[in-house]
Amino acid sequence: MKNTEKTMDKIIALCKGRGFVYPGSEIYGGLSNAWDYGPLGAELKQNIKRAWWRKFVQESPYNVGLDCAILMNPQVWVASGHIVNFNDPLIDCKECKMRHRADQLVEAYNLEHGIEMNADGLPNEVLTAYIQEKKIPCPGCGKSNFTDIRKFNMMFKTNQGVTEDNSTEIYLRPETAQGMFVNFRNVQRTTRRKLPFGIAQMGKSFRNEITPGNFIFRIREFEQMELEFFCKPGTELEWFDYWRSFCKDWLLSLGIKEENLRLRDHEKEKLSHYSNATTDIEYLFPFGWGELWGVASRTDFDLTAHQNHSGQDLTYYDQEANEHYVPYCVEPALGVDRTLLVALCEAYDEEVVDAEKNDIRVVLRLHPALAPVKAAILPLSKKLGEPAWAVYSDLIKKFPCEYDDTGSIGKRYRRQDEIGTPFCVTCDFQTAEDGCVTVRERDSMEQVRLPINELAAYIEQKLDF
RNA sequence: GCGGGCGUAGUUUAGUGGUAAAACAGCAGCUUCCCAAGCUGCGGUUGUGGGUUCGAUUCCCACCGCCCGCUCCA
Repeated sequence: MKNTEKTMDKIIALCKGRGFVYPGSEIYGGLSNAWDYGPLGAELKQNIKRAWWRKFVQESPYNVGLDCAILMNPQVWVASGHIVNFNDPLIDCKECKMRHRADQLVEAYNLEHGIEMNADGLPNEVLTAYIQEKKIPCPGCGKSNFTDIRKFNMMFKTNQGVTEDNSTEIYLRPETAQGMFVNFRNVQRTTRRKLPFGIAQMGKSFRNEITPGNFIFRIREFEQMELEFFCKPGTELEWFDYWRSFCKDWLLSLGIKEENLRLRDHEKEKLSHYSNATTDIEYLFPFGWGELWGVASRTDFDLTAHQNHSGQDLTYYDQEANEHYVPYCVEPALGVDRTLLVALCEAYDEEVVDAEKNDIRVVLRLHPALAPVKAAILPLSKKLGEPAWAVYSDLIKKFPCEYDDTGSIGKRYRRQDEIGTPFCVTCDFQTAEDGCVTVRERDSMEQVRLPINELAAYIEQKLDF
């Protein structure tokens, strides 16, 4: 009996084999951690983004959309703290090969020996000298024999300007959020929004992760769907709860099972410096629980930082209360690629058709709204090509369809099951006489006979959430 | 970046110091016609680049990539 367990290996194999995701730059031997979306993956990704945009922007009474440049004034990253905080001073133990953060080694040592000193942000030379002077031991092996400190800047750098001496070093954004903060005033003024309101954006971000991996779970070039929701100080925890459950409900509506989701609150002590509450919405991947959606209450940290650094007034004038204040912000940040991976992991299913013959049907039980192909048109015989092609030509104007007349009908059903097509439409020899086709539904395997002119509407009504 | 393992058709694997094989998938044709049919045919510069050798896919080196650990993760 074959193992029908859901594993990453199987999901990755399906992605490569059917054209959801390919290894990046494959003909040149690939590029570490780069993946390309194939024809089906591109559709799936667009469907996910469209669903999010509709739910969080177009249908939202609160939120508006934004689409910022990836390249921003470098001062943005100074103000946001990325230039400081994305530079981690890392050292390796030459004896046991463990890697540590130099500042954390020093802090741990000081704590243990009752020495008061702030190691945060110290220059590397000072840290190195201090570690050598105190012979601070490696937590792994107890010896004190480290490499020099190496800085790992998590931001991708590039240059703006064509000549070297004339060019400015700039960064690819490591998150989309800062675009919303620096445009806060523009958006508020032009949309005449009153608090509370949110600004949402999706787009690419880039982070030089030290340890990427798990297929498209952690990649260096990724796409985010972020919302910055601004509200009156003091109301932020209510809105934090509101958006947290709103986000979870959205995932459930995509067909993610409740038992595969959990909310993990960050402990008070471990919260980032800018946050007074953070919850990760985690998903149970085949490789274990992983963060999918970070929901953070960021206080007024970001707007205040930009206000201070730019010298521009980023307060909001509250007409009712007749006062100016910097709004508080709640940020639900979600990765598109991770959501796509969740959709695939959730949908992947192997159904035992005949245990004795070792016959297994692979089915991608994607929500019809997410499925890359909505319907496949399958003539029972190649002789039925003409009427079947007419049906296909009609449907393709409404939603993505495939036409397939290769191989047996059973084989064609299975091909569609594997890519998650919710409906298969067959034309048989009766079609010419009664103008009807048979629609087979992927999950229930039920068949309905329908007049051709009712077909599009029948399928379309099931493509929504 | 470190340690370990790996890299042969789209996939899973076989095999050999003398110029590669099977199954499945794919395509074309015949046949069948509602859930993996069958038959016939087609398709490969053994990850990349060097080295050793008369000759390497097989041995050696470097690089690239993948997997598993470790460090890190706004």
